[in-house]
Parts: sequence; C-alpha cells; structure tokens
Amino acid sequence: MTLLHRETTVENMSIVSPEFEAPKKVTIEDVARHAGVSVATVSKAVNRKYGVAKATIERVNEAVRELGYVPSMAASSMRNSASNVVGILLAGFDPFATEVIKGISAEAVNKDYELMAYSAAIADDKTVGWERDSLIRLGGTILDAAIVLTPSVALPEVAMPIVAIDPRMGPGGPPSIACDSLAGARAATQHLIDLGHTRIAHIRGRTDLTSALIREQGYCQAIAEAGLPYDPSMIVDGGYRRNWGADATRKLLALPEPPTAIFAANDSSALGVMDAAAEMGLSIPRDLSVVGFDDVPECMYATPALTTVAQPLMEMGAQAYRTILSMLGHEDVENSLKVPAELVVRGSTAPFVAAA
Amino acid sequence: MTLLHRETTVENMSIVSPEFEAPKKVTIEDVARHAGVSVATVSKAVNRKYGVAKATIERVNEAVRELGYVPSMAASSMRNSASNVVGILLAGFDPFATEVIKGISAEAVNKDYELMAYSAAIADDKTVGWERDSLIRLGGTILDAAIVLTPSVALPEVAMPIVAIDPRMGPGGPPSIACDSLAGARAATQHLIDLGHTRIAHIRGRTDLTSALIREQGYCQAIAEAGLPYDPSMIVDGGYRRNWGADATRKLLALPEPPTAIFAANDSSALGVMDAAAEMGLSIPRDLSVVGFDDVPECMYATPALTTVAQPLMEMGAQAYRTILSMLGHEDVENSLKVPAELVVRGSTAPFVAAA
DNA sequence: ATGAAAGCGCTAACAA
DNA sequence: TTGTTAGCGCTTTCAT
Repeated sequence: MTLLHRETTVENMSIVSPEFEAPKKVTIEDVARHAGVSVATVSKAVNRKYGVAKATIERVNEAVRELGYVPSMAASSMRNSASNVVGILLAGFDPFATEVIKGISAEAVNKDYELMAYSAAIADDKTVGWERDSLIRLGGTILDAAIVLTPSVALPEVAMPIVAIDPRMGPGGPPSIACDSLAGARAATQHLIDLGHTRIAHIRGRTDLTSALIREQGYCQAIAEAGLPYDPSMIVDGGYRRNWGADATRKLLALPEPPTAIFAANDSSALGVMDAAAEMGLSIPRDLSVVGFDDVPECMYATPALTTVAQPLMEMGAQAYRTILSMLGHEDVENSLKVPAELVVRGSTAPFVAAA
Repeated sequence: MTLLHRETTVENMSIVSPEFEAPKKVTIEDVARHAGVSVATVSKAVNRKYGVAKATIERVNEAVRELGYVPSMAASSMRNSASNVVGILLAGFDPFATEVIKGISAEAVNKDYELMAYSAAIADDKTVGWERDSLIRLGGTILDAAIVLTPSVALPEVAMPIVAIDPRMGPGGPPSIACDSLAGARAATQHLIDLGHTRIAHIRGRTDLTSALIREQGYCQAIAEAGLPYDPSMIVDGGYRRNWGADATRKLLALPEPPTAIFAANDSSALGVMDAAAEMGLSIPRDLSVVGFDDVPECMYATPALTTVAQPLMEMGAQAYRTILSMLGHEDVENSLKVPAELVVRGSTAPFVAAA
C-alpha cells in the first residue's frame, strides 16, 4: 500500500476549530410544535398521507421544510419493521468485496432500497464470528435484508432474508452464490502443467472457507491426473492475504527443490507471491510462473499482469441482490447458485525452461 | 454492464421456503431474566464493568453467551451518543467511490471504528441533496463521524465531525480533500496538443461540482495558451456519467467539423466516449484520441487502455480518514488539502494524422 | 451493588 | 381528522 504515502501538499493553512457547537437536532416534536399539531399527526403526514387533512399536510410539510427536518433512522427503524435498507456485510473493503459491491450496486439502481455496506471493526484476534454479530446487531432494525460476503461461521437465524456469497459449506444455510472453484482451480493448474512445469506449488486460501478447500482439491486432482508426484511440501497456507502469500512464497523458495510455478488460491496472495519474488530478485514469469484466482482489477496493475481465474464477481453480486429482492417479495428462490469461472492468461505465466 | 448478464447455472434445484419463522430476537430483557438480575445491571455489566459485582458479571456473561445476545445497534445508538461507526456517504458505488473507500479502509484497519458505506436510494429526479438527508438521518445516532464523497450542496450543521472529498466550492464548509484538477486538466489538454491535435473537445463533468468547473477551466487555459481558437461547440455536458459521455460523443462527432481528440472530465464519461466510438465503427486512437480523469481501475480494462489523469484516490481516502480521526480526538486539522494529479499516458491517445 | 423509572425519537393502536 | 397513550431496546440517574 505504498500508494498511501505519496506526498501531499497543504493548500490552505487555515486551521479549523474542532468544536462542533449547538447542532440543534430537529425532532418530530419540533415540527409538531411549529405546525401546531401533534407528533402523531406529523408522523402520519410525513409517511402515508391518508387520514390527514390536506391542509394539515401542507402545514406540516412547510414546517418540515423550514426546520430542515429529516426523520432519524435509528428511531424510526426501531419502531418500524421496515427500514428499506439492504445491508452488505463484509470483513473489509478488499478488492474482492468492492467488486461484488459494484455488481450489487449496479443491480440496485432505481430500486426502492438503499444500500449499506458495513465492515465490522475486526480486532486481529477475533477474525471469526463478525458476520454473526453484525447480522444481529443491525438485523431487524436497521436492515431489512442482508448479503453476507464469505461468511465462515453458521449464520444465526434472524428475522430477515439473507443471502451468502462464497460461504463456508454446510447444509441448511441461507441461499448462496458461489463460482465453480473446482473447475477453475483445475484449469489454473492444468495451464501450468501444459506450460511444462512439474514442480507446481499451491498457496492455500482461508481454510475455513469451502471455496478454498475446493480450490486445493482442484489443484490436487489436476496434479494427480497429470501423473505428477504429490508433494505435501508444495502446499502451504496463504489465508487469502497478500502478506501471507509473500511469507508462503519465501518458505517455498527456500526449499531444497523450489517450485517453478505457483498457483495461489486468490489474487491477493498471488500478488504477495509477486512481492516476495521481486524482493528476492526473481523475474516473473522467467524464473517463476504465478496464477491467481478471482480476477480483481489489481491483476492488471501488476507487472507483469497476473494470469488468473476470473470469477464473475459483479455478476455474483447482481445475482445476490436479485435473490434478496425475490425473498423480500416472498418468492421462492434457488438454494444455491453456481456461476462459471474462467482462466484468463496474462503475463505472469510462461513455459518452463531449465534453470540457467 | 454486459457483465451482469452472463449465463448462470443452477447447481441445486432445491427450493427454499421464503418464510422466516420465529426469529426470537434476544433482548436485554431476556438476558436479565435468564441471569436473574435487572436490565440495568445487564447493561452495566455488558458495557463498563464498574459498579457491578464480579460474580454478577460472570452470570450475565454466561447468559449472554447462552442466549447469543448482541445489543441492538438501533436501540443503543439512540440512547447513546457514541456508536463507534464512521460513515462514508456516497451517491453510489461507482469506481471512483470504491477506490476512495479502499483507501479509507486500508487506513482504518485496526482502528477502533467500524466503517459503514451508505448509498442513498437516489431517485432519478432528486440526485441532489442526498448528502444532506443522509447526514441528518444517520448523524448523531448511527454515526459518530462522516466522510462525504463529492457533495454538491452545502452540508448541514450536524453534531459530528465531517470531511468532504472533492466537494463543491464555497467557503466555510467542512475540511475537504481534493486533487489539483487545474494542473491535471491542463496536462491532459497539453498532451493532446503536443500530439498535434487542433480540434480538441471537452466533455464537462457535473456542473455542480467545483472539480468539474476547474477541469473545464484548465482545458480552456491550455487551448488558449496554445493559440488554438476557442470553439464553444467543442464543449458539451457529460455529467461524469458513462452513458452521458456516449451521448455527448455522438453529438460531437455529428458536428460539421468533428474533433479529433476528446478530453473527458472523468473516466466514466471517457469510457462512454469509447462506447460511442466503437458503436460508430471508429478506431481509438487512430480515428479519435481520448483522455479521461481519475484513473479508476476500469481504465486498464478498456481496449485500448485509457490515457488519463491519475488522482490518488486511495491516498485521498486515507487522508480523509486521518482527518476524521483527528477531529474525533479534538485536534486541529487543515481546512483544505490538495493532492497532486498526474498524467498517465496509455493507449487511447496518438498523434494526429489527417483523415484518410 | 443493584433495581425502578424516565426517556431517546418515532409509530401504531385506540380514543375523542 | 386529530390527539392520547403505549411502547421498540437500551442507558442512565437516583433510590434502595
């Protein structure tokens, strides 16, 4: 994240006072007083306009405008069942999550729901279970429904529709959307095999996610079918994270017989592979071929561009939103949707040549 | 957004019932009853643990665990002043917004605040004023502070720290972060001039945003300084939006003397230019050179890759978050920060050659 | 150390 | 058509 440390110049040196004086929050009561009616009448006038005299509505609206009144979400959603907000629950705004969000958002345009992407402040110790807490904390009141990204624990029963994207396995969960990780991982590994590599390593994903397990399985299948020997030292943990991917790579390359190609379970860790390679003076793809998984935009920014397995992230987000809408409308929905994954060959892979 | 319509296959045809039965939401009262204490005691025990007997805390915690209790955010934030949530208010999850969010998020890791990105459901008619409403609706209760993206109206006085990114002009607003649009726009236009173009069009941004106005100004300056004639028909509206950019392009190319190069005020509209060009059978950059502004990831996906002016979006987000944190800590902050913009030449621009 | 009670801003019965 | 009365789930004096 060196991007975050570019120089910046202060344009205007004037200092602003940190005091936030009298913010006079306008409540429904103020409006009622101003309009000379009761709070209940204001509430009715502001929401559904039936059962209120035309003239009264006028007067209330005027008071609302004059005072700049906007109903407090916390209060109304507590009393109300509906908040008209669909939540997107995630562990952090990483490239994967933001792509999915774009897809959800594109689908949500001109629908009646607002979107709220919520990222729990995840202490390093408790990286698990955040989905559960967020769901309960926001559910029922602030949210009418939720799309949960890569949940790794069983989701609690809550009083609203839920859809999971790339969830952990287990039967009986909420409807879910995932891509065909097995085929994708096989294609990635096969690509490396086709290039003539025989020492192909795999950097695992988060072991609490089915998708990661399946990708490992796809890797193993391809290796086995090609008649290549199974070498446990070629499989290391990467946790779907960039720096873990770099660590794993250092470990791998320190082996007596290091791999000539690496298939990482996602792009972030594949980018980590490239970090480590660069740091060790290795050239990609000449000295090492790398394949990722997901196809987040960052793949194109890497040098060379990262060969990866494309997951239709935006499409998955859009699907999730459509499913949520169906559930909100009490329609039946498919329990589990699988979308295709596709190998995208770019510059980070090359035919194997014996070391100089 | 053709991406959103890829084929998908149903993996599991089992249908899930849309009924969400008895979700037994666990309230503080349930915990109190279960633990044999009062709700007040539970509240104290759960929050600050002073004034409560050790044994009682134990008992309460056990009840919490057994029942799976999580405090409702709506309720507690209504009664409380602090919610520990920093909001990001935006008009939609477009590429610009998501890049900024990534920057904020990277900076927010391991801080004590949760992040909540909120996108109002913007009816097509009322695309203005959403920031005001969102701010008031969520402020004070659900949010402790807010970062507002490209607000175009004066932000209301609210009882919490606010930072604006790329806001409309006007004195006396909240602290703001923006890039040097003037220099960026001049560089973009100059690049086109250097390539030999003389009929250079400009597609405006949102006219309610200072940044857009300044970019237009930069364009005009560069044109004037090069001694090129000023032609008002070469400047059209694009609203920072992709389809508007396409519309503008059709208009431009239908002119008796169409431009040979276009500088669009942002990448989305520049991508729209490419859409329109493709649709009309024009080759970029052979028949038409295009420059954008922002450098969102999508630039790299375009064919050819889009020449653009890079705004350090992630850096701007990070800055905004740092500023918010300072304000939350009652420190003084700079009123207005300007970060540099930088021309990035890629494949969508080429030297001018007389038409075949 | 604990509990009773008031109330945050709002909506939904029910009365008037 | 309007106002009165209860709360939603939680925190917080203020008694006990």
